[in-house]
Order: sequence, then structure tokens, then C-alpha cells
Amino acid sequence: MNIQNAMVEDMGRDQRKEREFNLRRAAILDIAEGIFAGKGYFGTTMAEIAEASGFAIGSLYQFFESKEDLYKTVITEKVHLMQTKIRQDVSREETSPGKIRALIHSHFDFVQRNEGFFTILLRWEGISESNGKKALLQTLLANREDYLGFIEEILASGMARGELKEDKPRPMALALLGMMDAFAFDWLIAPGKASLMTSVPCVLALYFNGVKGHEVS
Amino acid sequence: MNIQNAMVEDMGRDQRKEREFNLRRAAILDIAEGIFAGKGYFGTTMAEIAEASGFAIGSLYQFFESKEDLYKTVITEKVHLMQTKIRQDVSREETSPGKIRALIHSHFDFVQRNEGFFTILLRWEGISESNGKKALLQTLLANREDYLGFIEEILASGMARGELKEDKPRPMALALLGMMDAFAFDWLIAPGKASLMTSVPCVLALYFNGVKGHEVS
DNA sequence: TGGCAATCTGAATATACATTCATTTATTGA
DNA sequence: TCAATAAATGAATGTATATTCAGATTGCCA
Repeated sequence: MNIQNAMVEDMGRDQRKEREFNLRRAAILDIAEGIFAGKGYFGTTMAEIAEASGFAIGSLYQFFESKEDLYKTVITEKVHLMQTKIRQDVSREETSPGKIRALIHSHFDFVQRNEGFFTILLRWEGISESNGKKALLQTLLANREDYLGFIEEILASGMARGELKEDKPRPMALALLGMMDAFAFDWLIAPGKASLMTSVPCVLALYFNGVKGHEVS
Repeated sequence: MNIQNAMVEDMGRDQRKEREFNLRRAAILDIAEGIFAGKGYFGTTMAEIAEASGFAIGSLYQFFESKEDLYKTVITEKVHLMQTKIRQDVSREETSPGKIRALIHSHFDFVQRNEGFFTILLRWEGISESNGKKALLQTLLANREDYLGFIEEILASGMARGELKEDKPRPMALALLGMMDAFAFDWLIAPGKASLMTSVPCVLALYFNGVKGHEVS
């Protein structure tokens, strides 16, 4: 076995180790999400997460440097996943109304597939500034701003193409985000759940035409 | 001094004491609201509230049986105040669109006058079931349901009078509440604040006519 | 197989607060 | 003024739990 081979094998081993590490890490994140969703950040103990995930308390600290780090990671990783997914789905549409429909659809689909995550997200459990890394709240606000900006772009291009009424994009974007959050919240707290997807046409129609106006193609 | 007079004086004294008690209690609630708003339920200590309100820690327990009780009281008293105020303002209007305009106006006015309270409210900081009294979360959800029901009634009567498009009132009510929450949230987190009231016509127009539809008188 | 390194473990530690209660202080009426 | 009652105080208590770390366990290669 020459040096070259040894190095290749070592890299293979290291890669496998890393994969396994990431799997265990992901498993913890998944379990933690469910517990945080159910009982909130402060209502959840590291001991609970340890027990539920089948690790010892101390082991959690090999994957995350603190409870706060674990919590932040649960949220920020999903936030990025969600944004990526939505932008993908939206980009497949050509027209502005088509993009908006896709956005609502994709947003609701994500809510439905990540119930726990949204329960956490809608709680805005701040967690203090604290040490070093940007506070979670700042990250979440920045993400929200990004998302709003993205929606504004869709609206602005829709106006340019004459598909939407000319108006200030910012309030229009806010209105859409608010409506989606309200429907998502309602679905989250509902005991016997119909699919959230059935609300997509409803939200779309209300957003396009309002409660007074008649259908406009 | 006969017995009658003595009793009257005692009652007068007791009333005065009660008034003073309530004043001190209200002062604590007011201070606590600000601190809870800034740092959240778990980030706030009884010691802080005591110092800020000029009482000793122990004294707080003469007014509230626990930290949780204090927190619940901060929220529930304002929630009821808000509902009462909004219903008053809305009842002065005759038509359904007029009532909706009044509702948005009154809602935003309350947000603006009670910034701290809304910061707390939008956080949905649950607090566990715990002992005896209905959990705060349940109370808040019930209140939300009430509010939605109230909006639905306005919408339904508007349909009956031909002032609004015929449709399911529930999603229409959800949409309005969601839009108001989104605008309120945006105002709360904005650093340099224009008045939230300037958004009233904007929300109203979007809610009535949507982003596509043309003005409908 | 043996021994080294990496990983895991959970009892022990340290800290942070909510709450209590023995004292102190203020208020009242004779 | 003086007891007696009420109210206020904050140091001390008890509890909960995040984090650590010395030792146990596992996986790895010769």
C-alpha cells in the first residue's frame, strides 16, 4: 500500500465518518424540532432531547455547543431549506399571477410537511442577544425581510407586465405574507385537520380580488 | 359617633384602601408590561420588575400570586380592554364596509397605543398548562376565535346587505386578521416609525379589492 | 488479539431565580 | 403617645437544569 492509496482510503474513511456524524446530528435536530415545537424553548430540557434521541446528555454537546445553538440550528436550517424550495417552485412559473399561486402553494406545502418547525417559527421565541453569533431574532427578521423583498419583486414585475394593479409593492407583499401566516396558524392549531392545500385557491382569490371586487381574470 | 357612622367611615376607609391597592397594582402591571415586552417572559425576573416598579420582591406577591399570574394578568386585562374598545368603535358604524374600516382603524390605534402589549401578544409565549387556571395559551386562542367570530358576523351581514361578495366568512375574516397582524408586526419592528394609522386606507383597499381587481365602490 | 484513539456517558457542578417568611416599618384608633 | 394591626422588605431557601469532565465504551488497525 503506497502513500497515495493510504491517503485515498483515509479520505474514504473520514468521509464515511463525517456522513455518519451528520446523520446522527440530523436525527437529533429532527427529534429536537418536535420537542421544541411541543413545549417551547424554555419548556424543553436537554435531558428530554437526550432521552428522546437515544443519546446521553453529554453527547449532545458533541454536535451542538449549547442548547441555544441547537435551537438556532433547528430553525435556521429549515428556514433556508424553505426559502430555497419556494424560490425553486416559483421560478418554474412564467406569469406573475402564476408565480404568486406557486408561492402560496409551495409555502403551504412546506408548512404542512414541517408542522413542528412552523409551530416554533410562529412563536418568535426571541432568545437574548448573548454571545458572539447574531441573535436568532435578527436572523429571523432578516429572513423575513428577504422573503418580503422576493414577493415584492414578483409583484413589481407583474405590474410592469400589466398583470396586476399598479400600487406600492411593499404593502401588497405584507398583505400576502400576513394572509398566509393567518391560514397557516389556523391550520396548525386546528384539532382535526383538513389539508391546508385546499386553502390555496381561497387565499389566491381573496388576495387577487378582495372581499368586494368581482373576479378579474 | 354611632354605629351607623362608624360603619360608613369604615367603608370609606376600605374603599380608599382598595383604590390605592388597585393603583399600585396597575402601576406594577404597567411596568411589567414594558419589561416583558422587551425581554420576554423567561428573560424577565421578578427582581427586575420589583426594582423597576420601586417595590421589594416580596411585595409583588401581595398583588399577584406568582410570576405567571402577573404575566397572565398583564395580557388578559389588555386583551379584554382591546376587544371592548374595538366593538364600541365598530358599533358606531352602520354599513358593513364602514364597520370594517372602523375595525382596522381601532385595531391599529390600539396597537399604536400599546406597543409593549402587542410585542408580547405577537410572541405567543405559551407557558405550560400547569396548575388550576386555564392556561394562558387557551385563553388567547379562545380570544382569537371570538375576534374572528365577530369579524365573520360583520362580513356575513355585509353579504346579506349586498355590500360584499358572497363567500365563506371564515376565510375572509382570517385574511383580514392576518393582514392586520402583518402590518402591526412590521410597524412594531420598524426602527423609525411612521404612524401605523397611515396604513389604514391601504389595508382597507387591499382587503376590499385585492391586488388585481379594480376599485369597487 | 491488544492497545490506542475517538466517542460516549451521566453523575456532579455551578448558576440562576421564583418563592417564602421572620423582621422591620408604617398606619390606625384610643 | 402607644399598642395593635397591616403592609413592606429582602436575605435565605429550594428547585430546576445547562454544562462539564473523569472515566467507561467502542471502533480501528497491525
